[in-house]
Amino acid sequence: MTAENIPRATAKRLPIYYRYLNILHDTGKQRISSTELAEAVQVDSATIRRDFSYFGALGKRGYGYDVDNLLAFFKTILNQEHLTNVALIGVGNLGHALLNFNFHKDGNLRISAAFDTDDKIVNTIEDGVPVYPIEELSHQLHDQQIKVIILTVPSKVAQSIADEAVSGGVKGILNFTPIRLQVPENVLVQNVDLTNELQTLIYFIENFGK
Amino acid sequence: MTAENIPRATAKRLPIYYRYLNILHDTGKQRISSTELAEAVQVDSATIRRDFSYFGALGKRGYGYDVDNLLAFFKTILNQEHLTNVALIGVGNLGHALLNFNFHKDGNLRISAAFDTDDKIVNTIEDGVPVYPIEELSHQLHDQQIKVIILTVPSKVAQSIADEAVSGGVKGILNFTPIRLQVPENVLVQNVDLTNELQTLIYFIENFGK
DNA sequence: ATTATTTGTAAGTATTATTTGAAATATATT
DNA sequence: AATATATTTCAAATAATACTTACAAATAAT
Repeated sequence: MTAENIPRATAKRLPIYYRYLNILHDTGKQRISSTELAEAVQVDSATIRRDFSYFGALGKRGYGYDVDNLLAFFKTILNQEHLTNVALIGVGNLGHALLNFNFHKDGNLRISAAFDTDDKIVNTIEDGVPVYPIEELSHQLHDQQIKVIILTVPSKVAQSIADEAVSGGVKGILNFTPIRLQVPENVLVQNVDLTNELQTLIYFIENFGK
Repeated sequence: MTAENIPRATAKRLPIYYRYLNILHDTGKQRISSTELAEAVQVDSATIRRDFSYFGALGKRGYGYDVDNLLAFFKTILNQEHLTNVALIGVGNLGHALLNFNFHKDGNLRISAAFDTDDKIVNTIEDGVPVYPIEELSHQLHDQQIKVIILTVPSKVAQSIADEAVSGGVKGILNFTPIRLQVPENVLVQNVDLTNELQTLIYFIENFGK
């Protein structure tokens, strides 16, 4: 059912919808129209209807969408009924910040293991997460069945650590390093390149701002 | 010259090219072909040539692109000859990590001011950056001519602080909160939504991974 | 002079977004 | 109750955007 053939662009919007539906649910709202939703999540209402309709007819004409129904549906689609464990590799400044980041709040995610080379933190608990020595990476990922990692290591070692993670069975990498990682084609990399984001922003402001 | 009509998708790739050109320059490489570049930045070589050609004929047939020429060109395009100051609002965990983040390394960017409500850090220097009380936000942004902010505040106050920043003359916001900010149409928001990225990654792994 | 390389761009394909209107439902009116 | 009007989804058609393929033209290397 969770179609193979929904557009990439749609898939990327699903978590946004999901989050806002949770908020609606919490405020006790029963129903929502695509127009209302559009304003909140800033996606055109027609795009929303198109997106939803890839999964069948979820709404009622003249009524809108039932919040709880929709929420339950997305919960399944986005695998939110069960907890997904991810690992964080590289407990530096950014790594620490992410350990504290409350992924669990509106996604059923949690960082269940961290890895680093620093003897001062290896084999301790940092922000509630056990830190393993990097040597155990591949082995631990395999044991703990972790399929997704957050990569916050120095650029120089990014590729070699990614390689090791992949050999440990990882299928997805949230990559905070500026390196464009080379991975097998069944592994997905999502780049979060902060310098890049800022430069793009500035470029658009300089060239398209009036 | 810096065309109005280049595709959005192209503009987003410019910083990626720029960064890699810097690396090439540092290693002393004189020339580069689109094919070689393609492998490094993981963008199809034809796409690269197409992207470059929006800015004129930057390469030489049978030769490739001169690294230094190209670098100088992109430096202008991306406004990297002069330093761009940005402000960071919300010096929590993530905020601190970003203050330490070396934007300056491969972008000519720096965080020159930070804002927070916490009396313990207000009017001190954190990680080399002065922290101002949030009350001075609009006024300081205006005085320091800061056009871009990084927003790392709690969700509840995100919109109101964004409003204030906009009234202080801000034109671009790198938004780390999950809130979809409402801003005037001449203001650009770039969302960095970490929960979102992770959920999307997991969605793709679950549904498209073999 | 010949061959190999490499750009630049046109044409074709694919993906994504927008517009439009019919069908279904809800709400208001008589 | 019955009818009319407004709302809203869903799907099809269209438009816009982005990517890929292919190759002629230019240059470099031999």
